[in-house]
Amino acid sequence: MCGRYAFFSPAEAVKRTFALDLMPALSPRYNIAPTQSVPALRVAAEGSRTLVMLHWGLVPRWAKERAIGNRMINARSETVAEKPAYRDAFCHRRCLVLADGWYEWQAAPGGKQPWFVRLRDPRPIAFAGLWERWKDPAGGELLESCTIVTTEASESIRRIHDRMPVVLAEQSWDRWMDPAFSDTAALSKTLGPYEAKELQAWQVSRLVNAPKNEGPKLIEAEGSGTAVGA
DNA sequence: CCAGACGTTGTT
DNA sequence: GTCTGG
DNA sequence: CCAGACGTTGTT
DNA sequence: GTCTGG
Repeated sequence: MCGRYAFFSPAEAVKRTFALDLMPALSPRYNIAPTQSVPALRVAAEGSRTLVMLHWGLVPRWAKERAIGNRMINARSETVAEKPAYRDAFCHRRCLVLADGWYEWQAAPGGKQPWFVRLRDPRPIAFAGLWERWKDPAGGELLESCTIVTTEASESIRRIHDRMPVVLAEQSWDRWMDPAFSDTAALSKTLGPYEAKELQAWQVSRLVNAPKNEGPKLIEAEGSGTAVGA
């Protein structure tokens, strides 16, 4: 699945990769956690790609309080078109959640062992996302939030975990953002990097477990001979 | 009809 | 154990 | 996802 | 808002 990730590529590289007109400089992040504000791409009314900051944890329109979003951090691709919490967003509000890689935790003696997963050929990536607009019925506050779509893990990642985020290949970005696209079955394997040759993973420090920790040391390889061509 | 959930993951 | 917050 | 709190009253 | 369960 995807409950924690990193996004640290420089603004220039992100701007170029995603063909953005404007790209604000963002602090490099190595420990992005649910409830935080995360960078995402949307297609504006006139068709241009826009970078926006969205609250991670989709708050449905009918929610009475924003905390509902705390458990809406992921949406299963297999059921996203039908689930009441996501159905409407799936039909009308797609987005790309920008990242460089993500963390998976594996049960291990002495506690959870974190791994970092990214492309073997390192570059910024896009997770398939949905977004929603919510107005707090108590204070009237407006909030735009998002969730990350997940799928079954590819064979080689399954040694760590059985789910992973939907990583979209460049040629799939516009396809996903088009509401006419509804082939959820295709989300698992055919829209992006999925095979072992495209992904790699390695063990990292348990420092990443605490959301308050930050910095490039969180993705440094730790342990001996633990890297897998995931 | 009204009340209550609306989600995913992992573990047992 | 379970929920909330980051 | 993991970490950390989980409660009330009264006083400062 | 909409669906499920009682």
